Formats: sequence, structure tokens, C-alpha cells
Amino acid sequence: METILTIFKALSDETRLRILKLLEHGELCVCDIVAALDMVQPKVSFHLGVLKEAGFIKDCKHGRWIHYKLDDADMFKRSLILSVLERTSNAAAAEDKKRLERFLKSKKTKTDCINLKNTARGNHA
Amino acid sequence: METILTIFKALSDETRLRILKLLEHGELCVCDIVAALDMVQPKVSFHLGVLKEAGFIKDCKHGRWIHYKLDDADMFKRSLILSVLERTSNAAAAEDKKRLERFLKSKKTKTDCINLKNTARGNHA
DNA sequence: TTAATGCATAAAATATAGTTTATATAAAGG
DNA sequence: CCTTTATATAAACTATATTTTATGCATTAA
Repeated sequence: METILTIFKALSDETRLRILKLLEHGELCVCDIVAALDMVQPKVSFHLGVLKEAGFIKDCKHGRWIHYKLDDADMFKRSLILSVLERTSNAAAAEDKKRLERFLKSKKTKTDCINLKNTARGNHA
Repeated sequence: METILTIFKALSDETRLRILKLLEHGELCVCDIVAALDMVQPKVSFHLGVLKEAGFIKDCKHGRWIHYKLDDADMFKRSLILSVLERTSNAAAAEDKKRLERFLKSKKTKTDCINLKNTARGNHA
């Protein structure tokens, strides 16, 4: 049970707002977020942990990947997330989005190469 | 113009949430809040400053007193304040309220004594 | 005009939160 | 098995936020 204080604390960091904004587009694994934000992985994991503790996101394991997505179980948090998405600077978010898409594409290309060599299903997406 | 980050940061401190809760009952001067929270005055002034910067409260001078009250100019902040008032632990807030009322009463008594001696209007409330 | 009151602010001290670097763990591939 | 990959976690470090203590500035009362 998160207190209102925990909830607001989770929202008072720019990196975490950027993560929420990224997850607007659907679930992502940690390495996607790392690429999109252009940050080191432990840093991203730290902030994902805070958001998860506060109940804003949840994770699910997919083999050796862990996907994160917005947790829409709680009405109040949902509405807070909506406010974040609305009121966040689009310019900054667009950069993240661009890096994300570049990364997703490169991941796909790599997988396609593997698929040419053998018929493995290396992509978890 | 406050960013969403500034707004959430202002709400991520327990003392500030207690102050918002106190101001639910109407405007108060700094010394009232100091008494209600049982904290030193500069500490309270610091937090009042943060809340004011973020646009949650506003002040108005009354002689040598400065009164603070909730600022209801912005819809979004108003709804956030409402959430705070709703979701804050009542037990803790009741203590603050009790101290506040005791203090207000003692202030009034003191003023009444003065009023017996001469017909001054020492109370600013 | 002096003293007292109500409050703000600055500086120093402390506490909390975030970041980095290094390492551990678990899953999958070879 | 051994390696590689994806992620988490711990420890040390840095930055930011809060608290304390001291002081200053108005305003009012004496």
C-alpha cells in the first residue's frame, strides 16, 4: 500500500517522467528504455524500481528479457500518468522516441540477419 | 510558469502535505502553522516558500502578519490538493488540528486580556 | 525611539536521493 | 559446460533537499 507521499515522490524526477512517457507507446524491455534515454542500465533499473514500488508500472518476464508497462490497476495513478503525458514537454519526449525507434529497428535488422542464417526466433518482441 | 516536475516535487514532502491539510480550514499566519506543526519557524517558512513557488498557496500581508491560504487559481493543482486532503492520514492531521486550535484559543485569550486593560485591537484574525 | 513581534533569508550542517562502477544472477545459445 | 546477453543489486560517490542556527528587516507597541 503506497502512501500519497510515495506516489508523488515517484513522480518528482525527470528521468522517471520520461520513462512513463515512453511507456505510453506500449511495453518495453529495459534495454529499449536504456537506448531511448541514452543512459546507463543500472540508472534506468533504479528508476524503474522506484516507479514499480509506487505502483505506476509493472513488469513481466519474457525469457531473459523483462518487459515493463504502465500499471493501470489504480484509478488515481492512472489519472496522474495522464497528466504527466499531457503536460510533459513534447520536444524532449520526441528525442527519446526517435532513439527508441532507431533502436527497435536496428534490433529487428539484427534479428533478420540471424533469421537468414538459421530460422531462430531471437527477437522477443 | 511551473513545470509538472516542480509541481510534483512540491508535493513530495510530508511537512508540505501537512501544511496543505492545515490550510484546508482557511487561511493561517505563519505562527499558527508553526504552532500547529510544532516546528521551528524557519523550517515552516522554507516549506511555505516551496508551496508558494509551485503555485499551491498564496500569501497576503495583514499588518505584521503574513497569512497563507490555498491558491485555487489553477484547476490541476486544485485537484491535486483535493487528492492530498482525501488521501492523507487523518490521525496525523488531527494532532496538527488540535495543536492549531489550542494555539488559536490561547491567542484569543491573550488578546482578551489586553482588551480588558485597554481597548486595543491586538488580534489580527 | 526603543523594544518586541512576526517573518524571511543566509550559511552551515545533515539527510536523502540519484549516479556510477563493479559484480552477481539467470536465461539462452553454442 | 562455457559464453554471452539482459537485468538487478551493492558499494562508493555525488548532488540535491531539508534542517538548524544565526541574523536581518519590517511593523507595531511602549
